[in-house]
Amino acid sequence: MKFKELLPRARCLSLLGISSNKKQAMQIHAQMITNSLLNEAEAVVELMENYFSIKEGEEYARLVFWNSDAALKNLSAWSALIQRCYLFESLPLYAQQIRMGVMPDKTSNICVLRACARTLALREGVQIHAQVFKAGFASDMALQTTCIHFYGNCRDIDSAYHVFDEMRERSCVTWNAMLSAYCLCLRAKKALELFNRMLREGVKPTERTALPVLSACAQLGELDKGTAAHGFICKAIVDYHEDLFIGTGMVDMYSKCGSLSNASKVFEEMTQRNVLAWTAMTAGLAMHGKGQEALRMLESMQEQGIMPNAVTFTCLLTACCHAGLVQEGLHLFELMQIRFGLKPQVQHYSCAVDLLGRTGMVDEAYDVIRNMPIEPDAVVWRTLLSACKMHNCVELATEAAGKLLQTDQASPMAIDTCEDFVALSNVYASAKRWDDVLMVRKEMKNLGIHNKPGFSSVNAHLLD
DNA sequence: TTAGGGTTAG
Repeated sequence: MKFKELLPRARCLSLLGISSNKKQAMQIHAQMITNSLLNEAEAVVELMENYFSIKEGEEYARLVFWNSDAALKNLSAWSALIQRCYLFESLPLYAQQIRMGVMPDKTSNICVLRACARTLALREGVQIHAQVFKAGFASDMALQTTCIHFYGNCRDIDSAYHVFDEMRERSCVTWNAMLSAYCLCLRAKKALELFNRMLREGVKPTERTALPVLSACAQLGELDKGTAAHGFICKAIVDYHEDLFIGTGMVDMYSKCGSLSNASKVFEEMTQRNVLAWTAMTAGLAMHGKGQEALRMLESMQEQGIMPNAVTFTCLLTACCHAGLVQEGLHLFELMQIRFGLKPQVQHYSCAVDLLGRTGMVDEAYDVIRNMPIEPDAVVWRTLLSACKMHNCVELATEAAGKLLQTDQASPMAIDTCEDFVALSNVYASAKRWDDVLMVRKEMKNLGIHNKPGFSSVNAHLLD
């Protein structure tokens, strides 16, 4: 008697649901092939889902999908694949699905939009948004919320708000996504206005509301707002001691609002701390010029078995820069590579250049740049330039400025080009090389770069 | 729970 007759299809499928290891799933897979059970779309999806749920079963899920007939690649099969695929895979798969005449469902649209958000693929995401309209999902709350998240992540705040504004109904998740979008786009005031509107409209904030609110206060640097947010979060949302995210956000907020003591207090009161919490506290110490204290954080982290990451070292190195701890900083630069196996990134090199440059070792700083295994960016050159200005090294300053302007021109997003020209002009002026000053100003004019007018945030504050 | 989260260099 055949296996198929012994074991009805339904029984076979339910068995699939319980196979929890790859070997078992493969045995059932083999039985399904030999007994022609994989000729139904439903079975294909079941088998795929099963493989996806097993450790290291992903590749088999893909094989099942790609080896099945076109007719069996139905909406659920595509959806299962797109939901579980790698980040950069989802967009090509989505396009292929459409080419094969299967319109993606809501979940697939959400997955692909989320992937566009994470990879900052604005152009592609806009096309997905259009597709969402075409497919009739335009007024779906979850999809619209994902659109807000996508536009916010891609820094297109106007489009994010447009989606938010058009929505007929919004959930708490929607409000949180819009708040986060404002924070990411550095619109802290707008974020707090929206938060107030959210409360006025009777929407109950959640743990996820707390983070963008704290982040907005941190951006504004206004301690009274931050303290009020702290009070509100404790009273109306959650006990932040238990929540790693909110605790970390609070440490960050207090540091940026100038209250290191409150930041430390929150940090001490947190019941659990991971590398991000430790790094936020280290960043706070660095910001306040507490170099030695920041270095002690590294010791404490090691005692607690917390592994510092690349960001932690950026903070530690910055702390050394701000506190003038040159030897300690250079030692850290070695330590991160030798003891912690971390490859220095461009921001670490920038710190190394700063450490050497500040003490007048500008040639050594230039050597660091020359020996970098990665391409120096504008910040690295700008750091060298400011060290040269500090120590009156006109020749090297000219060279650094030249490289800086090249880097600026190569980057379409360069927003500091005008300041960089002015910096070079100031170097020449301090050396009384007036011809060169004129040349720089002329070059600016030729390139159509205008000097940005000065802006005082103190005055701006008074105008509010 | 088919939507949303924290740390970073001048």
